Amino acid sequence: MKVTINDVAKHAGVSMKTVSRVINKEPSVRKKTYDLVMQAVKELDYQPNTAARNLAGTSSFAIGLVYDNPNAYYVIDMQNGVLSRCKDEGYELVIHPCCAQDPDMHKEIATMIQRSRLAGLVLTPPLSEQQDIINMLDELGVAYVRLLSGQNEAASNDPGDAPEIKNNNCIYVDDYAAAYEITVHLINLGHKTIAFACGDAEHKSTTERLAGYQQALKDHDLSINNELIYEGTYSFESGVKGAKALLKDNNAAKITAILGGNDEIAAGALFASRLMNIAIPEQLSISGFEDSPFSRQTWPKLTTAHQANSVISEHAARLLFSKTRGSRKQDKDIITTFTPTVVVRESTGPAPV
Amino acid sequence: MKVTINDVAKHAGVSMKTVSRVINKEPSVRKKTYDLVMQAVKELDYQPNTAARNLAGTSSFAIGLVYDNPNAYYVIDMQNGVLSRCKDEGYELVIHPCCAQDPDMHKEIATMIQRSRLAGLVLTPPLSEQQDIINMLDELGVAYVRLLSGQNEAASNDPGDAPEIKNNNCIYVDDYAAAYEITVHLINLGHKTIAFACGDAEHKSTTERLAGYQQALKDHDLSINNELIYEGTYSFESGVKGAKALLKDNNAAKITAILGGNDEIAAGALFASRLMNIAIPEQLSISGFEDSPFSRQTWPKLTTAHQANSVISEHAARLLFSKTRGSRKQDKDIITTFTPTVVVRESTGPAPV
DNA sequence: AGTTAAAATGACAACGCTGTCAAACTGCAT
DNA sequence: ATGCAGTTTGACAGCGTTGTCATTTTAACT
Repeated sequence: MKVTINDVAKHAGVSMKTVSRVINKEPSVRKKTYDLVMQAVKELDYQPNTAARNLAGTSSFAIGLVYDNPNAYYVIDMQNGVLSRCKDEGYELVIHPCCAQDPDMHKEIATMIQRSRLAGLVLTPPLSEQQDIINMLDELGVAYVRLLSGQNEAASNDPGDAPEIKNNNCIYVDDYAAAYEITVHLINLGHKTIAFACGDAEHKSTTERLAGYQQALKDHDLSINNELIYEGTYSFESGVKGAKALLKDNNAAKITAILGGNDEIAAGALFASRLMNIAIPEQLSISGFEDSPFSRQTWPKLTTAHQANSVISEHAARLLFSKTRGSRKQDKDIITTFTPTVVVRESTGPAPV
Repeated sequence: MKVTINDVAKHAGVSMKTVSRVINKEPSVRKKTYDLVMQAVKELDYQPNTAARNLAGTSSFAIGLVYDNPNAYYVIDMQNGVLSRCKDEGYELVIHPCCAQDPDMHKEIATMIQRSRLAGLVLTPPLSEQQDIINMLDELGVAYVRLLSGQNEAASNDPGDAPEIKNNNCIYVDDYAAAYEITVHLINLGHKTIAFACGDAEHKSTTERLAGYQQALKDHDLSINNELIYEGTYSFESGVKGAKALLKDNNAAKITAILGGNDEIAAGALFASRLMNIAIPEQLSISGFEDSPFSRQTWPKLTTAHQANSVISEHAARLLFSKTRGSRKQDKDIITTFTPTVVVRESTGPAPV
């Protein structure tokens, strides 16, 4: 029933080590030997034992995905992207939802890494922004990839320095550019008083999106009014509250569009508008951010910035694998900066006259 | 840096095996020795090596969660429930999204089990209903728990037989009862022509929910009309289509309420009604099923049947752990049948006169 | 105190693989 | 042929636990 590497070795008439080499795609195995072993593997239906490989090897065949995000769609996309890569590489994925607030977070993660001897880690925001975690990871010498909001700064400065040394373990999502774009979309529709309902202040994505929004206004000679900025969290409830607060003295401010920090906020704003009998998009345009599935399930469907999370996370995993084991893969086809694109649906329209 | 069981043994002045016993909470360790070892563990900050435990032991310290479900909320809840249990038990979770359609599904799962030497498996619908997978699992002798739609049939028949032998590895969600209840809710509101938009026909939950709905009608002397039943899938789009189809000849049928197979279908129906300018709930009541977060984010908020997925999956894991290793835990506090409860929100109201 | 069963502990060999390093090949220039 | 560097292969010792079984200690009796 249970086939070991030894059985395969005997069957193929080679040593265990050679079988091991084939399994691990190590170089310096003659083609003929390779085929011989592969056939034996197939004939015996050999399944390498993960535990034994993990124990004998220098690191295990597992990577971790750490997140603290209430958005189920986001998390699932992240998981699936990483998972698809893991499947290809024959790795396992250890998922680790956690609470960024927890002061002992880095310890908890360290424990997980040591217990499972993880080969690497994918960090999603906001964990990817926490210095204590990064420090711990560096100390431990574990490979990791960070998903970050922003642009790759390494690209521009110090071109003399070996560029592959700096920030070579980050994947960027250019929220700034995306927010800029979506704001321009609104401006082009004739909107002049555009509000912004922020997500959690601690998240870098919030400041990036806000900055993009503000720059767009500036570039189009529209004034930046702090009263048009609502500071909230990335939640539906916050969207409801924010919209209510922003639209309270509507007559004074004449807000004709609200840019939500994410889709949930936008959905909340949509909900609030309905309570206040405001027609969308005739009287008010609302846009989201992220393009989670439910942005297509609201009424009207949300204009938003599409972010291919599963693709992004797949590239994160790809980047991570390029750093583990011997893997001398070229990083060539790894995209490290993603810019969400505007998806126009029904929640935005021409500014009312 | 790296502390092994041997270090702990020396530090505590006992043998490795004794430390191992303490770690694994095996009985027959004197309290005094136990404390001694635990202190050494703490002082040295010892982390048992998962790979070594997996290799040396008869099964690994990992269980699997297998699912094929497009609903991110559902999956996340399932993961979190199982995960919380895993944390307590010191197990790892291997998640395995897959495609139920795939004819080689059971082989793929078998491979996963053997590679990781999983201690057990939690199966969610519809995988939990597939006989080929169950057979494979039985053959392999792996512990598993199935999440099923329906009621525990073992409870009633053959009370003479040892009851713990039959169906002792299933957790039931009584969709029938829940659908009955929610239909009664509608009937009590005065609705007489209630439609039902089904989910995927292959899922047991669909037939259970449909049966509950029909029984409720019967018990209240309302006729069962097949034209009021739309056969679709568990998706938003299907909800849209279903509602359109059902309401097409509205005058003839006089449908005043639609029961959605799940929240997504209900949200779709909501969307369609808006397209057709039908006021909810004044002209038409719509109810969902499952109480996923977005049932609170629609307009109006959905009346639905609340299903505590994370609690359910936690109990599934609990049940699974009661079957693994030596664990002589009592099953006493494990609930094996859950009945979703009706949550009345704004999408249902009195039938129009 | 003396006997005996039961409980607690320890010695040691697996578990199935990979890292290390030495041995055996290969091809190519002498 | 002969030597030499480079490539391919193999022998063997771990990796850090747990299972088995033997041994020691404890408790519970005469």
